[in-house]
Amino acid sequence: MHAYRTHTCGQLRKADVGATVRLSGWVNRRRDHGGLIFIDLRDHYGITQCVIEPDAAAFAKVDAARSEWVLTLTGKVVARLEGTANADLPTGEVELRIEDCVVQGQAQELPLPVFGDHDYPEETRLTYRFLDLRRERLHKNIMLRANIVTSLRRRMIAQGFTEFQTPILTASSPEGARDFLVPSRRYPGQFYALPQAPQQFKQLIMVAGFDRYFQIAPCFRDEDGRADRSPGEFYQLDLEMSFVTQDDVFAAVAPVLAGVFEEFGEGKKVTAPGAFPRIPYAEAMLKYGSDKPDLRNPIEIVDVSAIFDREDVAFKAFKNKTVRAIPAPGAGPQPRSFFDKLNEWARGEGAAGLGYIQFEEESGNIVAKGPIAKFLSPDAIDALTAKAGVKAGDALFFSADAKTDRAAAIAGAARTRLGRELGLIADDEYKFCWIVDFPMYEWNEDDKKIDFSHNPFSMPQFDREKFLVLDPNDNDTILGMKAYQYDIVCNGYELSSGAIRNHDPDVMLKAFEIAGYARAETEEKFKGMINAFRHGAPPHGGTAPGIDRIVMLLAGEENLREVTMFPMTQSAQDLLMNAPSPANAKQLKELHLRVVYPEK
RNA sequence: GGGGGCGUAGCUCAGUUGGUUAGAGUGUCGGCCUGUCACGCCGAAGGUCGCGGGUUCGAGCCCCGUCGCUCCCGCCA
Repeated sequence: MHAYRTHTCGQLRKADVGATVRLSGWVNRRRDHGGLIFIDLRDHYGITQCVIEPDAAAFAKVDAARSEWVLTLTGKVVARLEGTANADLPTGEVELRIEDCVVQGQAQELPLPVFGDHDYPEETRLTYRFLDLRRERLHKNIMLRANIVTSLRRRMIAQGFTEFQTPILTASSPEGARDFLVPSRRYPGQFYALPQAPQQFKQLIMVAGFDRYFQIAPCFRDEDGRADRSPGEFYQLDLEMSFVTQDDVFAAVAPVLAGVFEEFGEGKKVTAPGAFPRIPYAEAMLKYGSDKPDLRNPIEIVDVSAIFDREDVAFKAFKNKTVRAIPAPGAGPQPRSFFDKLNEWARGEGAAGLGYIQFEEESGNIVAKGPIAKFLSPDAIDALTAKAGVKAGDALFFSADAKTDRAAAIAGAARTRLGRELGLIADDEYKFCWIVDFPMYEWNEDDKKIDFSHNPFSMPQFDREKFLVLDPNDNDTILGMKAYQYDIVCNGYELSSGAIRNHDPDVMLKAFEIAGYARAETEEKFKGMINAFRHGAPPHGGTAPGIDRIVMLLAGEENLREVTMFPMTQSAQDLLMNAPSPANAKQLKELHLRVVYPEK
């Protein structure tokens, strides 16, 4: 007989009755009836009830066992007595009558009980991650993650993609997030950087002629965490293709994502791969106040600036501003406190407030109520209801700001909040869309200069010859320029970002020049890639869906830690492994480093 | 870097207007119990109220500072 087990804890059935078997696992639960002890033995596969009576030889050993001890139990499989079967367990019709017990590992009193589905503080969960991972929720999520990754690989390979590895120790690159640096022992004062993404490598792979690349790629960015953004590191399904247009990339990626959501979505409705709506960035910012709209939310924002600028509208606070109206279907009869609460929330978000009008029906006519209704003529009210598509019983909220992007952002946040509070968001659906036509550049107000708005390697949507002779001070043209840059968004989460790349070294140098990088500087920083582009570069493009967020959505979780095996805290510490931690003097000396602590 | 929430027994939590010896459930330990599957019954142990300072006759509670976890803003090509 095997030293540890002949079966798993999820395996035994009625057909096994009479067999002598051996199981190994953890004590999930122990029930002591004095003369009779039940042990629920748990492993990766399931739970089997084991039982022993006082006259058995192994009784003393089993009697000593406590929760989460690791035991190897040997004995005969017996059918449970009439009326004592457990329908909740797949193994519930049988039990193991213990004849021998070997204690493989004892457990101290638990700082985090494995049994039960209580919530525990994050600090405890992270410090004792190995215990938390034994629990059903995390165990299930991590297995889901593994299965999703396997499915993604299978789907990519089936589409003719090949998986390649790229370096982890590489060079720092300008723009983008803060890098993690790794000091070089052999080159004093010089540093490797961990890749923020294998961006340049995958483009080089295209130049090298491999055509369709993918990788489950670790990415490192030294940025602060959020619920949907792990601090430090995350994984992408990184992919790149040669000789493709934007449409070709969409046609390759949408079926992979829609497919994996169909496969693991437990019957939830998924947008068909060919039917992802394509929403231009500008339209998304107007209608949803966000470049990652949750399309399950039916609310659509409209611009009503012109209405508030009319002469028959006397509301001074909204004059000469961008005013966005957020319809709140059914919110008309809400109590005053509902509107006050939202107003207070908006002020907390940095808005001046959140004006509103309630619409009621009085003898067949729509009547506007609320603090600012009286400033609008009946004709202006009609214009508002027509534009926003509101009816009696609805409310309309207003976000106004001299800065259009501020007004849009507050409106977007209000849209999300109203959608939730009014229960308008269907939770049985995965709604995908493409956000396309991102601006190539944006104005950096702090530094009073033009920056790349997203990926500096994207191809501008602009005539090549005209681009090369663009006046770097022609801000109107430059800031109005779009790029072949696109995101995939699902249920309000940015799942993927990609682009058709700029493979033309002249256009690339010019693109960086517009963003304020001297030609020599760009040549130096991207020596490898520009050099490659001068030796025959194919047109290429790709994207990189975030694995962690995909798993989070499919697991129905709202935090990445729930789908990450060994996550860090929000403040980027690993409480289990105790990282980061100080380097010793020898290590520092070898690396030619000295630590200068910040002054307190 | 900034703002909000939380921090009381191993764990989950309660704790009134600042007032006697800080409680409950669960776990742990001991006793009883032969059919439970959140087993049941009896008993016991278990507290730096995150930490430091202050106000007060008196602080878990009020004030200041600080640390940790978390959510958000900044940041995230």
